[in-house]
Amino acid sequence: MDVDIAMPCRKYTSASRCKQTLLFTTVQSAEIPIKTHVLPPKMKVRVRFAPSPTGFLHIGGARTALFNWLYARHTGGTFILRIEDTDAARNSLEAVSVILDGLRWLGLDWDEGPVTADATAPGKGNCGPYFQSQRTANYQRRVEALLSRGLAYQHEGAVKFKMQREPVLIKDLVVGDVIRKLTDREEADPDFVILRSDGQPMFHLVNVIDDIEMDVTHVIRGEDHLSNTAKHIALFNAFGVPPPHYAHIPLILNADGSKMSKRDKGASLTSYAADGFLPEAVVNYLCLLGWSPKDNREKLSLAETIERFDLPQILRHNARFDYEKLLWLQGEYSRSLADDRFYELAVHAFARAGMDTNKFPLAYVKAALDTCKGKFKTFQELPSYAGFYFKNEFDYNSDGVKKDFIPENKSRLQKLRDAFAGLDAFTAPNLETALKSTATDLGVKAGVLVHPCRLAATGNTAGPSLYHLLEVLGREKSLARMDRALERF
RNA sequence: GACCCUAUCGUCUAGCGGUUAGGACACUACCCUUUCACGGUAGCGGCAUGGGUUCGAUUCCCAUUAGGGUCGCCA
Repeated sequence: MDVDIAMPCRKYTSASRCKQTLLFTTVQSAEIPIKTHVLPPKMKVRVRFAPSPTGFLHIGGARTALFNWLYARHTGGTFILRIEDTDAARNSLEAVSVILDGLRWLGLDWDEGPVTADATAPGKGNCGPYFQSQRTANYQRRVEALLSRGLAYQHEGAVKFKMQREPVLIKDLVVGDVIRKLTDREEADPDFVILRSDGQPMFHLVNVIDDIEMDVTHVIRGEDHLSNTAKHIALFNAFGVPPPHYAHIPLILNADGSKMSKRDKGASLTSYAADGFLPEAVVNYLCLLGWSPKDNREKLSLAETIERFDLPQILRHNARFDYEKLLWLQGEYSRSLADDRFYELAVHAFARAGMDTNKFPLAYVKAALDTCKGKFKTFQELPSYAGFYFKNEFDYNSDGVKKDFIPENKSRLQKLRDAFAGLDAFTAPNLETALKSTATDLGVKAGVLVHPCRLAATGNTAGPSLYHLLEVLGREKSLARMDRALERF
């Protein structure tokens, strides 16, 4: 790509699906902003998610990716993934994999970008490479052009960009018009480093150059970049390229309103997969943070969200992460899971907890899992909820022991055991009938027998339907467990 | 310190000058029920504060306060 610095390689298509108004430039006067309106050419939407491989995908970053993806899908545009690995010291294959795996888990497929975590491997798309570490020649050439035009200068071995001192007008699709003045520190020295003394280009520079060369039309990113946008616009001006449209989305905060940093629980996207959340629940929840379909609907399919999603509906204020509401959505999606996927995720959850369900007949595993479906939220809960199906030795819930394994219940449980033992078929309806008639004979309510029996069979005070779980366990195991429990009285 | 953004129930939000301020999560009752969960019914609970503008402000403007962001040879 041998492109003159003042001639960006934008390839506008006539098929535009975005209805943008006006582009903008900088404020020329410190007192009165002068907008220079430039009608943008019709263009197909091109957005990008440009994470830095830190070994961590922040939940906020995941939402930024999601909003970019949704906008691309809504407009029929292109979603680009670009890895901003200019900080060589922190790069690693693993760190890039965390990003790729995270996006794949969420289902956010990219139209252009890396195929693997290897920076030197070919990617897909016509604007590659999509790793900044592989694009250094471009940056070098652009810096030299700035240097030769007097828009940048050498300083202590580094190269600094001559930043304008006048306020910059940022027209933001979410926030509105923002006039960014210099801070007092910037007043003292408004210029900023674009090339380090070791020759490595810096974020502001590479971010802008790649957005130019990848024909990015809309920059949708976290509000933490809003103040930086003045620098980016100045850089676009220096390169003679109209800046893209900007949409700065609000940040995600902790439940207490504090900033969510890497150390905070739930800050890493990876943790949600590890905690047994469904990606569709996480995606749905993330959509609801800072965006609203405005019709009181909460649970939305991805297709519906794509259709309704647009930039103007994005809220301007930060949102706190509400774990409980995520859990609720998780429950909603868990309950409507297709059987095959449910089994697969459940077996995986048991495996993670060190329980090998493959040692049991498939029909038994499925029958066991069927009694659990819709009764728990995250798959991480499953091993403790239903582990009794796959192990014979377990402790009894101590509160349950105090409440149910009491002397007067011993003979009752014994009687129930005998009634169960006399059943022709060990089925849920028969078990229920036997339990209820035993209760009637003893002159007690069904619950008096249910609770000790459940504790005996599962070790827990709550769980799947008692009659159904006994049927799944079968006569032999069920009676053995009741016998074992009778020893505890 | 400077600059920028923001402000409706505890939380996520609807609202875009006149509403009994709506919904969801959470919470509290009650119903359903073998436990739990689900489902159903009801309830609790909000426009940060002070000035304007207006016949009338949750809504528009300003200030205050509070929260967040930025001002790196990090991204």
